[in-house]
Amino acid sequence: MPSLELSLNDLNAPQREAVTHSGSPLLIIAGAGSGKTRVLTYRIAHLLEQRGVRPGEILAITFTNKAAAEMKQRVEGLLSSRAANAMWVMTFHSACVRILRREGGRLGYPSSFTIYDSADSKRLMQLVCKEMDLDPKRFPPKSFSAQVSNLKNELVDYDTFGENAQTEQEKKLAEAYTLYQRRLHEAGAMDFDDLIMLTVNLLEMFPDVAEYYRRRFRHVLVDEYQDTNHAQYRLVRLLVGGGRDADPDAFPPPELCVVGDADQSIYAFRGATIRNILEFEADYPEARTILLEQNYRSTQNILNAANAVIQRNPDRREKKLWSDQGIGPKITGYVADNEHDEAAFVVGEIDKLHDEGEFTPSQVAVFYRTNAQSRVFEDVFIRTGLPYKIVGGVRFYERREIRDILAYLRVLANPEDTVSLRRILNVPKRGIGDRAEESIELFAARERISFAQALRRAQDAPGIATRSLKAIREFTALLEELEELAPSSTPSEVIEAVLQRTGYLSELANSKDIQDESRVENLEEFVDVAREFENTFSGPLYGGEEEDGEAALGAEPAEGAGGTAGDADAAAESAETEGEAAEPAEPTLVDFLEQIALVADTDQIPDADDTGGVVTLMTLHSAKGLEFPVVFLTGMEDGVFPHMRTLGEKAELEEERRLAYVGITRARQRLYISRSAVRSAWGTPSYNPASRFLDEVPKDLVEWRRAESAIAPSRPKFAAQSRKPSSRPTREVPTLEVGDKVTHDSFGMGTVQLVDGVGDRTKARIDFGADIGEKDFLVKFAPIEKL
DNA sequence: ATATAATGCATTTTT
DNA sequence: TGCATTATAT
Repeated sequence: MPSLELSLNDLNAPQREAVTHSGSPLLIIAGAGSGKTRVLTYRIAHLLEQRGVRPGEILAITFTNKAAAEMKQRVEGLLSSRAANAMWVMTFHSACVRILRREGGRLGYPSSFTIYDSADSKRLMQLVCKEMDLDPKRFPPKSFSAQVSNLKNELVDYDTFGENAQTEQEKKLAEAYTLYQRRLHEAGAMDFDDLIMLTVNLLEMFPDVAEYYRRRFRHVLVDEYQDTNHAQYRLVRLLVGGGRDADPDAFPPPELCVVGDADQSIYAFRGATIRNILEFEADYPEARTILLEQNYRSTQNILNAANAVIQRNPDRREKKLWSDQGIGPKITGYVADNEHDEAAFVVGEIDKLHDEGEFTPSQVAVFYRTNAQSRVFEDVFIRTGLPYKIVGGVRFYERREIRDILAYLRVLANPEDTVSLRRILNVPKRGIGDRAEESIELFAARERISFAQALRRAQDAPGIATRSLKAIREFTALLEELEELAPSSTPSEVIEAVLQRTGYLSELANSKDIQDESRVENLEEFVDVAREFENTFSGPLYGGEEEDGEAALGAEPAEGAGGTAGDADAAAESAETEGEAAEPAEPTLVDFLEQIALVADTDQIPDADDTGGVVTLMTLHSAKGLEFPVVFLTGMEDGVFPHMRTLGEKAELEEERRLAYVGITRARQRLYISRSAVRSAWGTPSYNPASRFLDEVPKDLVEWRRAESAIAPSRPKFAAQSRKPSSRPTREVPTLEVGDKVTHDSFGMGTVQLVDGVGDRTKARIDFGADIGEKDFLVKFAPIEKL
């Protein structure tokens, strides 16, 4: 019998403290590889076994499904009884969906609301902008969509934003936001950001709902707290009864425990606010903070490099990772002439490591800053026959054929889902063109009815062609036919019916485009995914209503009738749920769609050993949370990493540095860092200087296998000369920084205001004083000299 | 209504 | 440079 007391011994002192701390909010600052998941899972196990907490009283929030699954599994492994089912261990979004399915009616949403992913919401925004007759040049729908997303993350509703709108841009955006939100609501749909924002709204508008969840979840744990955005921050506050507005007479507040590492915050561009973790102690004055600095992953050399780099970021809580894994070998550096050469070096090293029996390819990962960089590696890997797997890129559920079928399923589950309905209107081709679609849209607007309703009354639409009308009739008949069979079928049966009866499959089968062959295969896989879902389905994600009914509200939960015996704790969850767990619940289309919307590609990121001798390639962002015995950090060039677009902004450059920190700390034993002197970007070659992050790694930690390129030895102008000899006067290209004084041949003396771009494309803005003003130059060509 | 040419655009992306 | 989306001719 696994005793937790005993297992507390495999924790170090601060870890143990983090596990056993009680009575006030807790912030665990967990450096990379410091056993964060271990601490979280032990803490949960400790709550259950030592502090008498019932599983149903625990809410553990993660950002990814993978993290949630892992946590759940590891908690179960620690427990003597299998009691984890009643816990909510899930992502922010899943938890919100569960709440909203239950309570969304109060906001006017059906409990079977559709979840729009970012592609759907972009599409809807496009429709909205078209409806508003906006010039897509001046008001790009894509940008509007992104801005609305940001506003929602900041919990700014359209009214508030509209009131404060000043510029024309803002006013149009406010209008689009309003209309977009109305369209979503009419379609019974929520986008990803709504899931959080609307849950916050719900808890704020209905104190009884908030209190219900506060009574129910006595323990709230949040993983990766540095990645929370404002909305998620507010959500957590509401769940634990946000400090100041808390009612002092009320029941004691739930206990909050958050885990994170500000140095690993790499998602600010998506709204994550580092301030949430930095200000935790201010937000929760009673809070206790525990620092985990012992790293169980990497050698000391690797950690020293990581520490040195991250130390360059200002205003950081000092934290020094250390390891007892030994110093380890030095980091290997390599400067390639071009990106092919760089890839060849990587392949050569992997082969060598393999031949020497040190590491297998599956223990190796290659990281890069942008997806586009994967191409060269792919080329070279294929040519050399080294098996690889790319993580990321076009995902399964983003493929056109999958999205098409998905749209059918969504319309069947929610006929008012306009975006999906319009997607499939003419897919496969059935002669309903833009003209027909527009006249239906117009008709719907005039009659103030939904698109779906207008479609069914197409004969009343003014100016519609008879030919189109006939096609629409057939289409609605087809939908009705499918609607009829859907409720009594499993998701996989519905998919097959859609594939057959719409003629989608036969269209692909008759096509001679080779791409369509793989489309058919993908659809077959999709059916398999659905079958798999049906077989592993263990009850509705959101509960067949009231898994947590009054039991959690009332004093004592009724003992679960026939539920999980020997586990009274689970009763809170299982008591009222009809036929869950014991009798397998029938998975509905809504369940299936939710799974797909929320649980993207589960097989995206490979587990440590299931890659079967395959090298893993991915962006640095995807690498977060993973570890590999051997890591190649490639493209270490200013302009690539740090990315060009970040060079001007201090905050963004700091985020790039954190990304470098994340990359370095993924490596267990061997770390390679490489750069290329020349890299072709969009056809034209560019000469990039070494990444500043390379300079930030102490010299003695790196052994350079090749320290300089034969092509562009530190001064790009040689390379430029050889290509266009006449265009370059014999003048040094100055290295400029903001504040430098320079002279220009015709404008005279000036001060550098801004430096942007990299290598040959470095631009500088120089202020020559009141008479001349500011001018922009391409440093490479401008006749300027540094003083 | 659809196949083709032309244009424009190009970090990162847990959900 | 290559892709994805839009304008154009049939």
